[in-house]
Parts: sequence; C-alpha cells; structure tokens
Amino acid sequence: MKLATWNVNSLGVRLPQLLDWLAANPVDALVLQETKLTDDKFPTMEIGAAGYQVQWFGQKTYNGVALISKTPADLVVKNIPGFADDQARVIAGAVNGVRVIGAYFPNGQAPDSDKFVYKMAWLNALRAWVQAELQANDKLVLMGDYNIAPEDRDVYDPVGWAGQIHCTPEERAHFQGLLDLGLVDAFRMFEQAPKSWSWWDYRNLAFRKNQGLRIDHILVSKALQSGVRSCVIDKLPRKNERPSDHAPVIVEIDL
DNA sequence: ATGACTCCCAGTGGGAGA
Repeated sequence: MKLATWNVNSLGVRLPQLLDWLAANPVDALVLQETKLTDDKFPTMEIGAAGYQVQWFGQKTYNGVALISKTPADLVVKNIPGFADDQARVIAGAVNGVRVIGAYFPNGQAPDSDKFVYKMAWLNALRAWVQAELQANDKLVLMGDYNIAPEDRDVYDPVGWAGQIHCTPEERAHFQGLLDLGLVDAFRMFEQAPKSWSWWDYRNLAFRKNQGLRIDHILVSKALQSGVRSCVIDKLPRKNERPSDHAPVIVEIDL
C-alpha cells in the first residue's frame, strides 16, 4: 500500500498538478492540505474521473483538507472530535483496514502570538484523540503538514531558526509526544540524504539554494512499522511552473 | 534587511503562510 501527503497551497490553482501527480504516482491514498476551497467548489468530478474516491472538508480562503483513495474511505471524521474549531484541518478515514488521518497542523505564526496558543491547544487535543484512535486501530497513519521541524537536521539553518516558529521546544515536545504514543517517523526509518526538506520558501530562490525545512511527516503505528518499505520526499512537483511551496511525501507499506 | 514570493479577497492594498 502506498500513501502520501501533500500541502498543495490552493487546490484551485494546483488541480492540474495534482492530476498529473496522481497519474505518475498512483498511490492508494493521498491526503491534501491547504485546499483553500469551500466544499461546494471542491473538484470531485475531476478527481473521480481520475479513478479516485474523495472525501473533503474545507472553508473559504484558508486551510481545507481532503482524503483521496482508490477504494472508498469509511468511518470518515472531520476535525478533532470534541475540539471546537472553526478551521478545517483534519480528515480521517479507514482505507484498506488502515486508519488514515490527514492533518494540517496550525502554523502558529510566532511563539508569543495567540496563534501559538491555539497551536498548543490543537496539539493537545490531537494527541488525546490519536491516543484513543490507536487504542481502537492498531494500523494507523498520521500524516500531513505538521508545521514542526522535529530536529535541527530538519532545518537548513538551525542556528538562525533556533526558537523560531516550527522549531520551538514546545512544538518539538509535541512531536515527541506523538512518537511516545507509539508512532514512528517513517522518513527516519531509512538512510536519507542530508538536507532533505519538504518545504522551501517561495522567496529568495530558496528551492534553488535548497534552503528548506522538513515539516511534512508520515507517522506510522507500531503495528505497521515492520511493513514500511520506503519513505521518500518527491521534489519533482516543486520544480513545476507555479509549484506549491511543499513537496509530497510518500510511504510504501506491506500490510 | 522590518525584504524577497504566492495565494486569497479584495478592489488599485493587506493578511497569512512558514
């Protein structure tokens, strides 16, 4: 089974790239973040015509998530149960017996901001919910745009970014908290090239200079860990015309 | 270097992203 996550930064703009990518990478499930579309504008027909099922949950201008799969997802959940939130950030579904959770974690903006307070509250709620989900589903994948660079080796300039948003001890403790639930960072199960990033700023020729962060992650449960065959970041779409600032991350798992 | 780019909604600029 192949699963992937991609922050498309506006599905309205990126739909042609998404369809091209799916044709080249026929994954079993793909979660999207930052669709930035209200539900009535979601391109269900185009994705259906590509041979995929889709569940979606969006809003105007910001956020928005989707779960695309070859077989229909069931037991679909939108946002974190019990956590009141007017931002569309989470979509989950069962695909081929695997609990797939796609999430667009809050950015947090700055460590002293109200948005950081919201990020911490959201992360607390996520952890509690994922813990419960793991008790009900051994086979679980939590993937998406975490907006957290877990370690210094996930940052092109760890000194400059020290203590900045994505790199604060509080955010990193939350990432570790998810690992402590019994999840494993699939990307770090394998030898990877140094300076592997999943996001590059649009500004300052950051992609060309390979100045980025690894903030898009795929965490798998212990029951899936031994079946994980590979985990890669696909940089190709970042080379497109009008690319998303994020690259897809793909995991292959033998069930 | 308080920047840079892109997207959105707006509406001839500004917020947010990361």
